[in-house]
Amino acid sequence: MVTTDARDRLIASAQRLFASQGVGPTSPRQVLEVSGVGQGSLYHHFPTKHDLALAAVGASVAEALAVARAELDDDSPALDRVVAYLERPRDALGGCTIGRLTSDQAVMDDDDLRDVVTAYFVRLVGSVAAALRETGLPDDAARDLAHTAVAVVQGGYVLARATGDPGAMRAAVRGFVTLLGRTTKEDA
Amino acid sequence: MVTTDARDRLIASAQRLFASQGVGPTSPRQVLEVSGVGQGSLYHHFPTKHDLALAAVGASVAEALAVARAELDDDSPALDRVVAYLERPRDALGGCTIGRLTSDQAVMDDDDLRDVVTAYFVRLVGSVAAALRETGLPDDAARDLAHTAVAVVQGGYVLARATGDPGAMRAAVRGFVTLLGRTTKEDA
DNA sequence: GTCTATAAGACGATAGAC
DNA sequence: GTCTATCGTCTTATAGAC
Repeated sequence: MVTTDARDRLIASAQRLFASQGVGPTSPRQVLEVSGVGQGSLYHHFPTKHDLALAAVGASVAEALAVARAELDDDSPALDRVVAYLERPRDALGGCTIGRLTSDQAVMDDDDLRDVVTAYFVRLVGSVAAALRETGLPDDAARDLAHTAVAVVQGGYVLARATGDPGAMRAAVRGFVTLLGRTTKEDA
Repeated sequence: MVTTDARDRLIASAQRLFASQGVGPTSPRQVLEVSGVGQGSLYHHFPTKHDLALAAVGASVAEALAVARAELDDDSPALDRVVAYLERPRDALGGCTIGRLTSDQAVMDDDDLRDVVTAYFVRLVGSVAAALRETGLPDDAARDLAHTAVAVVQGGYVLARATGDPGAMRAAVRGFVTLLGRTTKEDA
């Protein structure tokens, strides 16, 4: 691409605003102010706020899933990949770009947006579960533990934001990884 | 109290609306419609939305903390109390009344409201950590694991809401409790 | 495709009668 | 203490010139 056109700038601006203040509280007006495009251009590319939100949330989900899969699907030992996913440095005080959408009423009330969020978490948990099965865990246990791993990260964001302390997320992950390491060692 | 006066009805209505759609998206207008009081009465008791939010959020936090402490501070074995906290039946699809406030911009931008949310989680994690120390865990490990336990519950809410499946939260808790039980057994 | 101008209604908050 | 009426601003969205 040779130019960053109005459409791309609108999506990028919406993604940033959604990440920092949520979808509901973000007005189309703010998006066009930040992006620098005119009023009419926004409504030319995205007739309603729904259309803009779908494009921006879809882009954010695709990016987040690509990052997670790069960690979870490579060729290092399976447990190492899960631990790498858990311990990846995160903007704990900013919250999860996708996870925060689950308490954004504007998202949950919109069938299309909610489906995008659902797909993200179903795939994320699926990737973690696949890695855990490689370690020799039975299917049921791998599935449960994959839910736990993703929940620890999401809950870590909540704790960090609530207390204003990024260390709260690291503590939650540390507690889980320690338990995980112990169990795996005794199985070996 | 012999009567349920306007003030109490306003707080109760605000609590219900905040729980279902968040603080930011709830308008004072909605609160007075649901509560049945008049426009002027609301602004007589609560001059600004901030005042109403502080009263309602404060009440919700006090209730939630009382419930958690009833489980975590009784006289049964310490690990049983932590497991009881983890496994308590929850409205998984509704989300945590308090946890959801951490991604509510109207709350996080208000120093007083944010402090109330902070205090809730600091005390909750503190109560879980105290119970875990009773099991003989060193202070550091107890603190980390308390963060993990609370994160599993909060993340469980996120997963359940995201996937539309209350079973997602139960899976996350089950995975964690299984690890916890194993570790404790081998320590005994 | 992009712009300015503006519509119709909800927002938080206030005024002033009762 | 409670009411109705209203203010000024912001919202999502549309109209119509260029």
